[in-house]
Amino acid sequence: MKLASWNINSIRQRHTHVQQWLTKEQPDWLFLQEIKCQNEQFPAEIFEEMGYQVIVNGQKAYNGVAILSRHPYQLNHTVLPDLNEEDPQARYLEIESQGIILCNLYLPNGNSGGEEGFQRKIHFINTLIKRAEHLLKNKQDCIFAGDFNICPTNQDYAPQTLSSDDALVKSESRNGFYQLLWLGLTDALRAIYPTETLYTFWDYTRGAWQRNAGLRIDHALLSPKIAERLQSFTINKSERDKEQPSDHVPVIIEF
DNA sequence: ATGACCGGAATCTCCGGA
Repeated sequence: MKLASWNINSIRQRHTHVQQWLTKEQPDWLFLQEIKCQNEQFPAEIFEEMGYQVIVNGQKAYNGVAILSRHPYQLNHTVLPDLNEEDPQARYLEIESQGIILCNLYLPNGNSGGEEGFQRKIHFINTLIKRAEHLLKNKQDCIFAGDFNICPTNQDYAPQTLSSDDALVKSESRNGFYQLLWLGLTDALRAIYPTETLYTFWDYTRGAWQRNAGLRIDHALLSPKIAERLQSFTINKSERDKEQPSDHVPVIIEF
């Protein structure tokens, strides 16, 4: 099986990139984040014509997640269960397909909105930990993948790209990521590449791509049985070199 | 010391992104 995740930074700007990439890679599932449109604005037809079912959880202007699936599925959640927010943003999409619970994530960045904005990120992570705990307790095969907006260690961001109090590297954010690992989930990239410096995002500004001033913030966390079956982790860096790219590139796991 | 580069929405400039 092949599962990919890609923060696309507007599906309307980059549906052709996705179409061409799908033709080449043919994943079983593609998780998209930051689609930046409402459900009815998502160009579903072009992907349906390619044999994908399209599940969209969008909102106006910002955020928004979607899953493209080659297989039948059951929709589980469009809001992270127990996330007690009055007006939850479109940052979560959970389905079951081929016997696996597939959770597509777009965590809050946490740098805007002051302390309140940061606490919303921490609340999201804590609620995610509870969801993972629940699924693992029930012995469910599951995958949590997407844009976590967390650099787990200092190796996961290029020197001088972020300050030590940035929400992507703050210990509260990282501790949440570590707690997911301590529950028994496997960081798929580190299972394959324990020590290499690898990034999945390069800022549009400051020549970040040319200087390789990147971040590793797009992750895939696997439940134990899936982790045992893990065969590869691929970062499609070449997408960052294309015309009008997203600032994130696709990441792919095979198992 | 500061801005840079994007997309979206609502204007003739802003906010969020990471």
